[in-house]
Amino acid sequence: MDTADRLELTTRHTQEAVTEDELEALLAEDDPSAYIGLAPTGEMHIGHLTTIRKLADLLKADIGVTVLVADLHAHLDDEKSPFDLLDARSAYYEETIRGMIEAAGEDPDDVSFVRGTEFQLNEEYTLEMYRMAAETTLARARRAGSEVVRESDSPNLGGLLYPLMQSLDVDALDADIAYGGVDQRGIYMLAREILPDHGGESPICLFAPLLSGLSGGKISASDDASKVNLNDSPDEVIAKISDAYCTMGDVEDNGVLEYLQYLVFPILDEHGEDFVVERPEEYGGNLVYEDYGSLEADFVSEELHPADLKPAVGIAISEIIDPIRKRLDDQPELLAAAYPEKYGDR
RNA sequence: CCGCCCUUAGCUCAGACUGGUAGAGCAGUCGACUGUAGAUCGACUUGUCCCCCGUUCAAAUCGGGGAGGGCGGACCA
Repeated sequence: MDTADRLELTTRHTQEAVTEDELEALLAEDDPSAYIGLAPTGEMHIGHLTTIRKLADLLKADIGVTVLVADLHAHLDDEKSPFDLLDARSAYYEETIRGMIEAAGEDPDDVSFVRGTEFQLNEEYTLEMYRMAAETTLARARRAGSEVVRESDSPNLGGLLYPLMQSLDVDALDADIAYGGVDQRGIYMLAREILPDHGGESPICLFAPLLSGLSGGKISASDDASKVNLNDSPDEVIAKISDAYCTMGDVEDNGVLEYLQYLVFPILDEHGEDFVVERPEEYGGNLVYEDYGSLEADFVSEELHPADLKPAVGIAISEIIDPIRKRLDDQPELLAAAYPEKYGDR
């Protein structure tokens, strides 16, 4: 595969590369590596799926992929995960991520999984973290993590250490590329800035877009209606899409369209299939789309009505999460252990 | 170690001084209107009032004790 093809595979469906020139230069070499870190906090949802599916592209582009299950980070960020649930949640995250990679057509065994506590406690790492703490202002650390770390009137120290550690992770895992959702941008820009002073190199950054929430704004971990969960039943998925904010002709904040753009069409494309919208004869009959662009054009021109679109998207999304849903349903002990207050004692 | 403040609906908080078993906004649910959702109207729902003990006919409210959270002071050989 030539560099141009690898670059295309690597950047398709992403929001930004910092910088694209650096990425292209990297891909001209052998054995580039990428990593993504996920803190095992709340349940994984469809937004994670768009981000993780990208890893399949990276593998196809011959990039080594490491997934960091950042257990310490999950606790450091305002104790989002209680300390004694870190193992259970890490296990759940890893298994779910494996399912996503497999569903994307790649072998999860080609990805190396690492947990934060495996290396973040060693002497070298810890010492460098202290040195960073000495050199970084409160304001800088807070700004770096502002999109990721929970906001509070009385913030904990952990949330400030968080971006420093994440910067060190890039170096500790020897990653050329730091990959994640664009919410991670602030942290990786800090990493690019300070890592060279701490024995590392500025990572190339690759950012996935974040899906809008189905209620209109951002996806909210605490608002179930704002997102499709990976273990939602087909009926629940269809109901959530049906209830989604989706203004006729308006692309802004439109989670339904984003699901199509970032999930449905990329997947149909791989299978060589079209997207069919069933529409009653009185409104003009069925519609068939080969690509997202033509669907969006029809939506913007109001030829395609949300009420016709939604059921088709609901079914498509339900099918997309089906393999992951099955995996979770087959291992109920994973969720029961990770979220005992919700799934325990079943 | 000392002092002060906070803890009431899913969330943010009012009510406490002047005891009579609770309210607002937001969220949520349901209708109306749209061929979806939203917006807008209309209706509705929601509570161990942090815990324990005491005073009282009666305690979210008063007294005592405790827990959790926040802020400040002091100590600084």
